[in-house]
Amino acid sequence: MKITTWNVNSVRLRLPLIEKFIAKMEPDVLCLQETKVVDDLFPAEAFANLGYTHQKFAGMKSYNGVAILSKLPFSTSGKMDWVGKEDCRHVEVTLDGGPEIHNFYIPAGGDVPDPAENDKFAHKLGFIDEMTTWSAGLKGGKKKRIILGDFNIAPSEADVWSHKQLLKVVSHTPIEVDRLAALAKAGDWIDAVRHLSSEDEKLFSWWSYRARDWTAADRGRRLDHIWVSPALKGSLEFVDILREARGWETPSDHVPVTLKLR
DNA sequence: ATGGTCGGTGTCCGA
Repeated sequence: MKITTWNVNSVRLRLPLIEKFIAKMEPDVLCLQETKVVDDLFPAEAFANLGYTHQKFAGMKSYNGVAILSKLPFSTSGKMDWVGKEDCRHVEVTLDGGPEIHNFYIPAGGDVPDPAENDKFAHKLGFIDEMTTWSAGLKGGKKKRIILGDFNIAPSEADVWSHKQLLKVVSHTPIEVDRLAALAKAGDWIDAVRHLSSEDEKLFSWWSYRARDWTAADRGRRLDHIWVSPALKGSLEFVDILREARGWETPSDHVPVTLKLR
């Protein structure tokens, strides 16, 4: 089974690129973030025509929005609100006879890495803390689970182009990195992408739009993640971060990250 | 140290 996470930054604008990606990678399950569309206007038919007939999405006007589009059937699905906000940052499905999949869009957190000064940063930390409590409640189970999405945090030095220059930049500050580590620990989550790569290999899934040439200095960060429960550790086969998608015409600033499981 | 660019149904805000 191949499962992909991709922050597409508008599902309607990006539809041709998503089709291009599907033709190339043929994922069984496609998890999108920042769809930026209400459910009534979600391009459900376009995905159904591509074979993704099993769908769960939750969107709002202008901001956020997540979707799970699957070729494999699921009979259980849902969505949860986090930190008391109905802002469409999570959907979940349980594939028939397969894993439970949770698709997250963690808040970006604004510019100032201080929760006392910046409500958006406080929201980000609160969101992760709530995920941590939730994960701790799942612990001990032998269930096959996947959590993935745009976590908006690049945890390790190998996940950023310059550890030193990003220490005070939201996405790589020690406070966020520590919270994310606490989340991983509470749920026994395994970072599948890092597990299948070497610890010090530079891996990026996002490059800012604010650069004349995103390839020039390769100033990327790994913000998009796929984590699995211990029950799936032995099933991890390979991972693909489709860097070339950042160079496609009218790209998202994120590229798709795909995991293959046996 | 600064400012740079996207997308939305927008004339700013969030990323």
